[in-house]
Amino acid sequence: MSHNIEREQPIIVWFRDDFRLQDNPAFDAAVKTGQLIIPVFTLEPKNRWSYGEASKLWLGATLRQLNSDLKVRGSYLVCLKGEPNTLLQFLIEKTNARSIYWNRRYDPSGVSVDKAIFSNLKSRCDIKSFEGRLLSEPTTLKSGGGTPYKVFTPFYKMCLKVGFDIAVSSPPDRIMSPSLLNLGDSLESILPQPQLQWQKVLIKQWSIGERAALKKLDTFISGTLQQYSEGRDFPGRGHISFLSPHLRFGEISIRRVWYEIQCAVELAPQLTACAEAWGRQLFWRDFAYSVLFHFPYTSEKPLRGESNDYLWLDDEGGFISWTQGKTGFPIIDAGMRELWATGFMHNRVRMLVASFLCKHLGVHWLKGAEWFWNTLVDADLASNTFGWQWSAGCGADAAPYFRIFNPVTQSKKFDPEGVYIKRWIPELRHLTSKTIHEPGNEGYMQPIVELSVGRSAALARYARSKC
DNA sequence: TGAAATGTTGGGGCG
DNA sequence: ACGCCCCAACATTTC
Repeated sequence: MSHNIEREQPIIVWFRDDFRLQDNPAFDAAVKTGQLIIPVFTLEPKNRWSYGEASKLWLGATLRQLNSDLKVRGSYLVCLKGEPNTLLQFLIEKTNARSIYWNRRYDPSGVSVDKAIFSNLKSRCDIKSFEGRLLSEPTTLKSGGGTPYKVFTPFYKMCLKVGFDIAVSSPPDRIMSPSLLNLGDSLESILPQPQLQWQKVLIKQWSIGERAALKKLDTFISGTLQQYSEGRDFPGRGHISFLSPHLRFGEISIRRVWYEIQCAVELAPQLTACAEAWGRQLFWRDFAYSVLFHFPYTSEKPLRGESNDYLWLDDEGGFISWTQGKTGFPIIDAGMRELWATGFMHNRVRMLVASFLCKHLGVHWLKGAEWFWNTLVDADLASNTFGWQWSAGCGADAAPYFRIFNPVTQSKKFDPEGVYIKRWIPELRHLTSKTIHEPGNEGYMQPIVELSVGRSAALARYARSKC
């Protein structure tokens, strides 16, 4: 029967940071054809921004979950290590596949790999790419002048004006795949289970995978969302979604997130303000992707070229203290310890520690970006690059002045009772909310820099770089 | 999605 | 009762 012959030409669905079976355009499209499906993951060779250490832990866990979600539906995940170009070619030959479906990616290395594969294999098979990662589409969205956006608000407004499809799909009960292929490597061999103590401690704090992500979204929207506008800037309160790692690995679709917000607001109009505030944050992620896609050099160099000659210091000792959460500034140290212990840091505190490293210590933003890259479970090249350049003052939507956060002032403002500080710095738990924000408390390490000295030195370097 | 300097105001202490 | 000073609490300006 011709039907069988068609089914013997399966579709490869290549999963790349979209590790979900629901609201996954490439996977949905493949299912819809009725053909056999070969779900594939490739661990690509190390490059400048391949998965960081903490991300790798999450990656292993989410792939195990995806594989088990596939297995209960009669399928399985083929895991391969190496050059995807070679691996996909090998798979095509072995399986007689005639199609490859994937969701687009937008980072410089991913884009160039995908381009090469497309031109290499397009004559031999049908390659289809889908939009599954963002709310907006960087390849088409341009400002009025036809140039990519560099300022958030007009970008945001245009996104809302253009709009986007919200297709909500649920995964099929059965996924038809070729009988077990015995191709590739075992997941355990390419991404082993956590061995080291810090890995175990870190990963134990998270529920990983698509089901956990959907549940977390539900819990947030039906509970914490109503406190978001008020509470989002207070790291001690936890009035945030904690969805970032799930979004980074595509365990949940951003469009599903958007859809659920709209539903919630329809049912409970009093949530409108909070929903808008949170939705706006989601578009910062889109904006970061747009900037990285249109200015791929920004993962290494400032978006704004005039900052190239800024004089960074080589304060290795200061950098080490910063990474260890031993700067002597409670709010900074609390943030860095949260990061080390959990692979996460509240966004307000990310801004503070980044400003402190780049401004008060004068350390290059790339050093900070690399540290975050290896320690954050939500490390995402677009957001990480964007955030660090924003903090360093050389990125998109930078302030018209040289912004230097005062860690003590900010601490008093956003952690008034010292709840966050006490959570991560047990040594300071006996202090009152009056004194806890200050450096130099008895029994705590001396500050590694005098704020006013670091500040004026940063301003002086800034002034010199401008003339 | 600042901070610090500067300006303004208003209440309380006090002669 | 009044003016004067001090200073905290805001508000505005500048970088």
